[in-house]
Amino acid sequence: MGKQSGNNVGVEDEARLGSPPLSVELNAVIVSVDRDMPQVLCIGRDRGRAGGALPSGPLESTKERTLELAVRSWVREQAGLELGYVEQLYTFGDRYRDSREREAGERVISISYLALVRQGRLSAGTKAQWRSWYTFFPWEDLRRDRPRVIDEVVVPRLEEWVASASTKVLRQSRLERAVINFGLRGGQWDEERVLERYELLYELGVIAESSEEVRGREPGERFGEAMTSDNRRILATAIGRLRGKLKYRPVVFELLPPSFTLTQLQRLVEALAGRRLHKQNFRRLVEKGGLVEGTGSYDAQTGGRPAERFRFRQAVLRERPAPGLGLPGLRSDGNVRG
Amino acid sequence: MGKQSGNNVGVEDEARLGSPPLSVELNAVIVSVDRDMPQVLCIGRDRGRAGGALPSGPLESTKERTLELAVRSWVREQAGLELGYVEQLYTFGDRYRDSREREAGERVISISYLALVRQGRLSAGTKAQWRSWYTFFPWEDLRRDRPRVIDEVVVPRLEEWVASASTKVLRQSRLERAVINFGLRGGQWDEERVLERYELLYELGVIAESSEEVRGREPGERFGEAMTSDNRRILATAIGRLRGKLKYRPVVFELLPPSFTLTQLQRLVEALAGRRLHKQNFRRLVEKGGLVEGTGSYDAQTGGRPAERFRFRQAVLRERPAPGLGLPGLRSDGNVRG
DNA sequence: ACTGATAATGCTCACCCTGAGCATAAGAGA
DNA sequence: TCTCTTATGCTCAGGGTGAGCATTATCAGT
Repeated sequence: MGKQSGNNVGVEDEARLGSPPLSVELNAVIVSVDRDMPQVLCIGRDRGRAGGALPSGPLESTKERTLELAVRSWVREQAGLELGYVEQLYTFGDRYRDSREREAGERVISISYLALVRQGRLSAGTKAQWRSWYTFFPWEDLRRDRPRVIDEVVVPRLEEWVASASTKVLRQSRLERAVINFGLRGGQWDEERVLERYELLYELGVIAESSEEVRGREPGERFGEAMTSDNRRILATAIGRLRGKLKYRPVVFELLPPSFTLTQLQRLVEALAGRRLHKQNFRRLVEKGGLVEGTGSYDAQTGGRPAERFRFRQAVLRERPAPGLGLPGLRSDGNVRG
Repeated sequence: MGKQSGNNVGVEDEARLGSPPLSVELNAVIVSVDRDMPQVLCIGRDRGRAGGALPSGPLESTKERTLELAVRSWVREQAGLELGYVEQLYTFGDRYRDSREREAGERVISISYLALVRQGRLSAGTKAQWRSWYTFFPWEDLRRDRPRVIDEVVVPRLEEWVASASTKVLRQSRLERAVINFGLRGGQWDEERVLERYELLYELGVIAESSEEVRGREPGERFGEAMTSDNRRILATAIGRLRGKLKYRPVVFELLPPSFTLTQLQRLVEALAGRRLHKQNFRRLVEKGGLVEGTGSYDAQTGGRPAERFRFRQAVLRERPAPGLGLPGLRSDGNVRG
């Protein structure tokens, strides 16, 4: 883990060949949950203060047949983790996204993956460690109180930013972004808009793009820790994607043991979504939705009435088109003549 | 359009350098709709019988700042098209997905984009042409009658495949796939599962992976036309993605003129989704959903009562988290104490 | 054993959305 | 005017959702 070179040709060679140096790497946002906190596997490149980096590996074209297998393979080898759910997240290829481009003129393309793992045991000797994703995005955790930074810093700054627009049209569009992303003026908070919020905060100038850039600037605990190059952006993308996915695919179960109580399930979903849910309705949703079935055994360690243990109901995949946590949609109609 | 070389170093050079030859290209599924048919921009590499190929271009690391801008740029230059909506689709990088790997040992990674364009005029001199996407996926168009090939060929083959499973477990899992993807045994037809259906048909041996592979084999009109390398798979991915997106983002409007009748809108959605919708309910959905607003002008060319022209209502973006065509979801609750 | 505290689980109710279909309106053409 | 065709209006039943009250089952003390 932490190996940074992809399949690249040296700068000198490229210069001679005439085509610009290009390097392709794979990286992964590996998510787990521990004690109600969503954890992301990070490698502390500089073990000191400097924030985290996502694990990344070269694209070994000589080995695995598919990119996903390649990801599974190097994560297994380097961290001793057997990934559960894996999906391709996005391919990042903006110019200068990686400091190596400025330094060595080498453009780096990263094909990023999102992966879920149940257990968090890392093989000994790895420099990798689990970190709560809210370390990097404190404003995304609305489970307890609404994080102070939102109302104390972000909202005032947003208002200021909106008001300072030079034209009416610009002001309107800024207001729109503020409303959509941070729920200003009674707007909804859409927990999926992690990346958009991150980008807006960056535009506001309250956070830095990368930890390389932080040097000396006020990073401020309130705005969370920075990450290497554009890794924080990648993480934001992953969080948003996962939060969205929860709603239409039963991916949460990849993070739970085979049997669990409904409260455990709920706490997990809440941890990922960053907000609380109505308990009785959540129960109804997953039970009536056919997502889980009782096992008949009970967990007495609840502090109250014992809770039944449930298991994921595989059969749901065969019954509903998009099982996750409810959704109507574009329904068909048999009425061919309109 | 049709340029196939990405940023690669020659085979000889690579061999010397020791790292395997790798080429990165961008390609795009460019969608438009014409006379109730979703159209995809194709380039007929061999202008003869051999099926289509998606437009692709090299990743010019020297030019545009982002990958998306690069896509817009080469499409503009080479086909004279100004893309509207553009999103990254997926990065395809399986080994041997491209014939160039077998031939020249050069692994090709394709970063694919999905793009929508309103008008279909191509600049003169392009070898590109618009082709209905149902040319390649005839079984995906359920708007009129259910395509015969499904009940006459696919379903029997599926039944056979399920029955011929060697173990009970295998049979069960095959049945599950058949039910989920092709609606066997009264299962639902989920229009988003385009890729899964394509892959299942491939496993059944009724379609070939690429047009290179077709040579001599029975291609069969019923199973549609093949495409170059894995381009048909890329197209399948795009169709599925777009069909899904319709439901939660107002992307359809990218394909319509500024004002349109509700019937035009509905025909368009039906064309993309591959199935018919209930007219009155569709109207209710888009009107009550705040997606459109009347303009007060009317279109008398309907063959019946004139239809009011509507326009897309931008403001909806600010009101609903995921405007598209309806969707509840994971709702919050204020009740912090559960 | 009784008491509170703490959770889990059960159940109700109003409201909205959705699927389906009947009914009416407004043009075109015979 | 009659008929055909498409647009638009409206109703109704059923299910899903948001909210909250009520009951049950354990535990820690007394």
